[in-house]
Amino acid sequence: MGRSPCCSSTGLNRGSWTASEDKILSDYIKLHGEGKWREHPVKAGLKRCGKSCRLRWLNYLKPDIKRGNISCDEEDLIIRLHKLLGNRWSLIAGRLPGRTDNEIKNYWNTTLAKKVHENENFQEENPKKMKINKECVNEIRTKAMRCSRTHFSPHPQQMEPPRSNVVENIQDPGNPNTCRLIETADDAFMFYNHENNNNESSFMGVGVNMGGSGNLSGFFNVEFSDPFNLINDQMVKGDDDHTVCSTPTQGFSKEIMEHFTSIGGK
DNA sequence: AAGACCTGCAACCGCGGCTTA
DNA sequence: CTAAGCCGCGGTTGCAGGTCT
Repeated sequence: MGRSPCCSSTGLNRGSWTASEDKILSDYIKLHGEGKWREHPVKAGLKRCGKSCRLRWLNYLKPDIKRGNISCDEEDLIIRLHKLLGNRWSLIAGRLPGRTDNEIKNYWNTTLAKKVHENENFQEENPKKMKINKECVNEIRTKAMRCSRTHFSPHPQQMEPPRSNVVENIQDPGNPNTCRLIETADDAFMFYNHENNNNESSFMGVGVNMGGSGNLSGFFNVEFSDPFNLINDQMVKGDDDHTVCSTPTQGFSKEIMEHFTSIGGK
C-alpha cells in the first residue's frame, strides 16, 4: 500500500525546536486541542511536519509532564512492568503519570537495562542473595513473574475458588457485592468478586503468579481502593466463558487487562 | 589544555493499525 | 473491497555536555 512520507515536504524545519516554535505550538494546541497533527503546523504557521509537532507536544510541551528525577518507586515499577510487558513503552508510560514513553524508553536504554543486566548476573552468581539497589531502598525483583492464569467469566459458576487464605475482604457501601483479595496455595494472588447471593461459587477473578515476591497492588503500584470499578467496568460482556474488556479503570488499564487475557488464556 | 570518548536525551524514521473515501 | 491518509509506536540516530586521558 503506497503511503506518502509524512515529512517529505522540503523547506520544513528539522532538529531542535526553538523557544518561539514551542510557544507557537503550545498556544495553538491550548486553543484548538490535540489531534489533527497535519493541520496544526499549517494553521499555526509552523514550518514543521505534523509528526514533529505531535512528538514535541507529547514529550515536552504538554503541561502535566514531569521531567527528570525518576524516583526509586518509578524505577522499580518500570522494571517490573518491563518484565511483564517488554518494550511496550506506551503501556508502561500509561502506568506512570506524567512520564512519556520516550522518556521511559531512553531511561531504560541508558540506565535500567544495564542495572537489570548487572542484577541478573549477580543473581546467577549468588542465587540465595538479593541484591539491593544502592540508590533505592526498594529491591529489584529479578524473579520472573508471569500471569499464570486469567479468569474473566460471565458465567462465574463455572469457576472454582481455590483453597486459599483470604487476605482482605472489601465491602463497597454502594455495592452489594464483596471483593476478596486472596493468596492461593500456589503463590498467586487472586482478585475475586463474590456476589452476595449466598452462592459462594459465584465469582470472577484475576490470577497472577507473582513468584512469591509481591502483591497485585504493589506490582501495579496502585491501590485497589475501588475494586468494584474494575469488576463493573471491565467484566461487562463475554461470549462463552471469555469476557471483553471495555473501558480503562483506575485499577487496571484496558491494555493490561487485555494482556492478561492474551497470555493467560482460558 | 585539548582531543577522545562516553552518556543522556531530543528528535527522526519507518512500520503497522485504524479510518475514511 | 481497496487504496490512501493519519496517527501512534518502537527503534535508531545525532548532538550537546560531561568525563577521561
